[in-house]
Amino acid sequence: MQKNRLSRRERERLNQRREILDAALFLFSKKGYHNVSMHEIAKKAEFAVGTLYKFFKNKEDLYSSLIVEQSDKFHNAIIAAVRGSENEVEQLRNYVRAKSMVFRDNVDVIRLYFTETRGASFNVRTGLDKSIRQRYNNVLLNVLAPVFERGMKKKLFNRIAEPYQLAVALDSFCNAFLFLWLEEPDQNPYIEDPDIILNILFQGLMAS
Amino acid sequence: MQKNRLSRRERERLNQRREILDAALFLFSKKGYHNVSMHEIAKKAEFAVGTLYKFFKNKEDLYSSLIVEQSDKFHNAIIAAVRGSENEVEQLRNYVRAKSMVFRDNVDVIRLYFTETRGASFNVRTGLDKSIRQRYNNVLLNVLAPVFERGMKKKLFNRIAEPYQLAVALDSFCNAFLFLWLEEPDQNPYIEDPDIILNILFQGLMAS
DNA sequence: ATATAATGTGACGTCATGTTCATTATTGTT
DNA sequence: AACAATAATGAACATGACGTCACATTATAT
Repeated sequence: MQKNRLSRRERERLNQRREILDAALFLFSKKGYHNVSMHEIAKKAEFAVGTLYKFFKNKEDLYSSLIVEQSDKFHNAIIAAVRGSENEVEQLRNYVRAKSMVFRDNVDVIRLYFTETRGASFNVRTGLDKSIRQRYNNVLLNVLAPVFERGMKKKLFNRIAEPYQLAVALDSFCNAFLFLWLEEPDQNPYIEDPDIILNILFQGLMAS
Repeated sequence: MQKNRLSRRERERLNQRREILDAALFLFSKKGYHNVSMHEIAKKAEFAVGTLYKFFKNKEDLYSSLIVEQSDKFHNAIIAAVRGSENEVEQLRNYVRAKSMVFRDNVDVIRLYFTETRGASFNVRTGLDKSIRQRYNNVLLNVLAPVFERGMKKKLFNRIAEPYQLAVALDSFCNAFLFLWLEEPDQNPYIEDPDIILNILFQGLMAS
């Protein structure tokens, strides 16, 4: 009886795949796609170049796999966090908290991730960026927007904009604040309390 | 008496420089830095490759010049718009309007611009991205934040967050909304009325 | 112990691209 | 018109990267 369905060999291969991806992630996030060669990745992962091609069709395939894998990890963490409460206000807090943690714990990857989702990256043709953006848009549309929607139905929230727009707005300035911290950690502290961000949404600016 | 201090020769050279940059902009914004060769730029600009090197030290210098020039153009347009009114609410509206127009009229460049300011671009070492981000941060810090500051002093605005934070917030969801339009123009209309964006800030979400 | 299959290796072919520089063309001056 | 100075040209070069494949090494089965 084995722990899972995979043979020892298969598990080993999976491990190797992981090690390659780890090495690639380290290098890509530090130097960017075009400034990292397959030889460099091979060396860092302690494999021969040829071996990489046993795992990935080519450089772009390796890169795509990396990005998609990491993105899914982030998205799932955020989705799980929101699901962790029944109360809409608390769900928003969980959202902000989860996002903050993802940023804090994956600084290097986050930089890489944003290269793909913001701005035309190197691979305009491949459509990788489109694909990732679409995946994330689903998170906003199917997870975050419904929170606003339900909150409005329950009369917890005012309908100051459409739920989807609010989802976009909240997400965007989460990113903005976290970016400040990411780029200048000394001047912009890591935000522990999600309400610091949420208050901008919760309280209106205008004096009545 | 000549129109300006420049000789005919100098003006011609400046024109040629512009034509090279225009060609480069067209290609870079469509295909990204690494997928455009100097030969390609030369051909599009109707010059020989060697000529490009009379104007720019190398490919990266050409690219930097392009980005810096365009960024300054955008920043100046936005600064001028804010200065166009005395009233703080109107200044915010002008800010949003100016930003929207910049996006609308420079779709291709904007994509390129965000590649540089968001995420680790190809040239992590060169510091171009840092430099541009810093320039823009100055706009937020010295132009937009003071609007919030003054509005608070005049009791027009509630102090729901620090002026700088509000500047970041407003800017980030301007970007977010404009990006929606930029990526999926059919599903997300171009926002003519700045208040659609500003209302999120002006009215609090929470039902009291 | 031997044979066979599976896996790993890295030198090398091929190709693309940034940059140079000897040559050619253009412009300005006497 | 002749000459000098300046500018433009593009073939050639140097570099470096991707991806292959014939061979070496390791694992498995008999």
